[in-house]
Parts: sequence; C-alpha cells; structure tokens
Amino acid sequence: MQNIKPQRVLSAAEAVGPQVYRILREQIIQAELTPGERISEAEIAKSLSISRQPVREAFIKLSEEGLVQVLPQRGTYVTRISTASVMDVRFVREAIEADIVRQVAGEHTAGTVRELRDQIARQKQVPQDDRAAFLRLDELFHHTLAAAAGRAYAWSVIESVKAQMDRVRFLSVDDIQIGRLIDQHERIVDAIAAGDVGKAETALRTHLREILKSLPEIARARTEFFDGVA
Amino acid sequence: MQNIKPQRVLSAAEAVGPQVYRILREQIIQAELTPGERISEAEIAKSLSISRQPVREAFIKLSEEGLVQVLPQRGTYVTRISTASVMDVRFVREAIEADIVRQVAGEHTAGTVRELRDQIARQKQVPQDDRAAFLRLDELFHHTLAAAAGRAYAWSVIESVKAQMDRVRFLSVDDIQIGRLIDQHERIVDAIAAGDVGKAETALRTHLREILKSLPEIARARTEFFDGVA
DNA sequence: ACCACTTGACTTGTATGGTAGTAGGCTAGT
DNA sequence: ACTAGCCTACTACCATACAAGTCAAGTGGT
Repeated sequence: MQNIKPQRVLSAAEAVGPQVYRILREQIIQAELTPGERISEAEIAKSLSISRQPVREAFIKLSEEGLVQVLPQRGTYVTRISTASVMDVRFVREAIEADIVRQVAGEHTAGTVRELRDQIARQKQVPQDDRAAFLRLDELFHHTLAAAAGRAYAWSVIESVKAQMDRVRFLSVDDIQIGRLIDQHERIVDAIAAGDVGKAETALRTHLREILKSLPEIARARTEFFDGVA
Repeated sequence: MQNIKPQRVLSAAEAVGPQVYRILREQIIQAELTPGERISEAEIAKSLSISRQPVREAFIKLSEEGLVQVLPQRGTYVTRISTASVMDVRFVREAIEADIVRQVAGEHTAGTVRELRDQIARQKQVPQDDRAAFLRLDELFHHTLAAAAGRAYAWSVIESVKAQMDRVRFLSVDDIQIGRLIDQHERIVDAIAAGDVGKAETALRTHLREILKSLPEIARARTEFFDGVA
C-alpha cells in the first residue's frame, strides 16, 4: 500500500536538516517569522511531517548565525534585530568585500565588466515597488564580484554572516533608495573598468555604509522588531 | 591502550555537543587526529560514554568548518589540508584584521599599546622549541587587537574560520621563524603607537602573509597531511 | 579462473522515548 | 482576599531504536 503523503515539500535527495534550516532562515529574513516569536521543535516537526531531530539541527545552525536564541528547557525564540550586531556584520562584510573589489580592479578583465554592466541594466528595469527582486539582483551583483576575484570561499563567509543585514534590508520602506544604490554600483564598476583600485575600494565601502544611514530610521519605525538597547 | 576511566571528562554544566566539538577540533588542529583518518560517531560516543547524537552535532559543525568531511552512509573523515583552502582562509582573515588594525591605529590609546608591548616581551621569553606556547601568545596578540577595536564579533568570525591556518602552523618545523614573527608584531605595534594607519595596515598584511612563504615547504615535507591538488 | 550475486557488518540519517528543568496556573491553607 | 507550594504542560537535551545506503568479502554457477 503506497503511503500517499500530502505533497512532501522536502526533497528526498538531500538530508532533511539542512533543508529545514534554509526554510526557516528564509522565513526569518523575510519577517514571516517575526522577531521575538517563539518557535518549537515539535511544532515545526509536525507541520513538516518529520521528526524533531532534523529541526533541532536546524535550530542549532540558526542560533550560531544569531537568528534564533535557544534557551535550554525553556524555548527557542526568533531574535530581535540588534542594531549593534547589524553593524558588526556590516564591518566584517565591508572588510572582506573591500579586498575583493581591490583585487578585481587590479586584474580587471573586460568580461566581468561587461557582465556587471549588464546586471546594472537589469537592476534599472526593476519596478520601484519590487524590493525583493532588487535585493536578489543586488545579491547577484556582489556575488559576481567575489566570483570574478576567484573568492568563492570568501563569499561563502559573507553569506553565512550577512543574514542580520538582510533582515534589515527587507524591512526598508523607502523605494527611492534603490536608485541611489544602483548609482553606487555604477561607480564601483566604473572604477573597476578604469583599473583604479583605490577608487573602487572607496566606492564599495561607501556603498556598504549606506545601510547605516537608514538603520536608525528603520529601528525607530519598527521598534517591535528591534531589541531595546539602541 | 584504552584511555581514561569511565569518570566523566565532560562538564555537566554545559551541553555535551559543543564540548565534543571543541575536543575534536583541538585534536584535529594538533594533528592528533591525522588528516585522512576515519572517525565514526559510534566510536567516539563510546569512548566518551555518551550517545551518538551529541557527537553527530559536533561532526556537523566540524564539517561546516571544513575540518571533517561527512559522507552519508559511508563515513566521516578528517579532511586533508588543502593549500587552496588555507589561502582562502588567510585572505579572509587578512581582510578583516586589516580593517581592525586600521581602526586601532586611528584611535590609538596608550593602554592598549602598553598591553601589546607587554605581550611582545612575553613572546620573547618563550623557549625556541615550545611552539605551542608561542602560538597561544600569538593568538592572544591578535585577539587583543580585535578587542581594542571593540570588534569582538569580527574576532569570532576569524576564530571560526582560522582553524585551517592553525593546522598548518602547528606543523611548522623551523623554530627560527618565531623571531621574525615577533619582529613583525613589534612593527605593527610601533605603527599603532605612532598612529600611522597605513603603516600599521601594511605591517599586519605582511605579517599574515608570512604563512604563504612556509606553506609550500610544509606541504612538501608532510605530503601525507595534504591533499593532492597542489 | 572468472564474474554476477548475496550477505552481513559497517556507516550516517531519521524517528521516538525518556529525563531534567522551567513557567505559570491552580489549589490548599491562612 | 491573599499567598505559598504543588501540579501540569511544555521545553530542549540526550539516549536509544530503526531505516537506508555502502562496501567488501564470500559464494555458487559458468
């Protein structure tokens, strides 16, 4: 007798734990699981028709990323966003990407410049209100920079770290900003094309500091998502 | 030779999983668990008189750090050191620490300079053959720099990443080097004391590139610890 | 001699049971 | 009415049982 399962959302090809991790991570970043919310192993396991063990492993990984807080024998909670930790993450990201972009500018190949300019063109076509789409393209842009420098590992470090930043970016409300961010992308690529290492670096650092400007405003507007220690 | 008594080596105050992780991590870095060696959940669980579950969680974390490779239904192996991944990690570390030392030099306080010089004095007192002792002091030195910049989080990222480098450093054979490393420490601190941001940065970058000089030699001398793709 | 196949002892992955600890509501006692 | 203390329901953590895959040695047939 075939056991007809209610359309399994999880792939059988991969271990279940990592899949649960990715699902929850996505939901936290997109604020579907709201900061402060309590989540439980048993509940999520039940909703996915799996056991508690893989869920537990996902919780552990999320807690290492600072997305949830596990209190033994008490419960697990989605962390509130901390402005301090966002700035910490941003610092690390800027440091790594600064060296990446220096390298790209130093060995600038025509191919990558063309690719980057192409991406910028696509960024401009994104409708003003579709923030998620722009964020995906922004992600791709930075990833492409890392790939062009042959720094796949460095990018993986950034990825594992930048979730805290992404949560904030997802909350951003003012769509006007997108235009400015694209301008900054253009400045970065221009510097790379010109082979101007210093200018490329400062352009990138400026770009990644943009979040600092909007952060206080967002924290004020969405106090329920942030922790108290401003 | 069966080791320790059934007496519990693990603390009851902390969860068992993280403790196992730290134990195994230390053993891998110090090459007590040799590259290529096969380890099993059940075996380690038995030797520590615990169940497989915490060991499994430790394995997962080690695999994320690239210290072991988990092959489902086949086994778990201590990874061989890859020169490529050592260089990848080094790149990330240099990028982060460069920005840290820039910051420290920019806001140089007399207290930290004194502390750092004090540490250098202690480094000089380490006997030539006690490499482990020097490595501890070197670790402390870099950690102090990060702390002085108020970058505890950035340091935690470095720590979670630098295991691959530490494995190599532990294999270093020539004790002569230690003197040179201490000289480099002094140059870094001198630049910080002088408030010379640029000089401090280049001094640190030079310092962290030192490993690149010895790496090929070590890889040649200990081929059994390294993977083939040189 | 050689090869297809079986078998069984491994491995990690998942499920489930048991334990200690916490939190908050409820009861019993004042 | 009020409070101390128990009680229940819940939690994460650990242990144990089961499932599924891998691999190599062994077996029987050709």
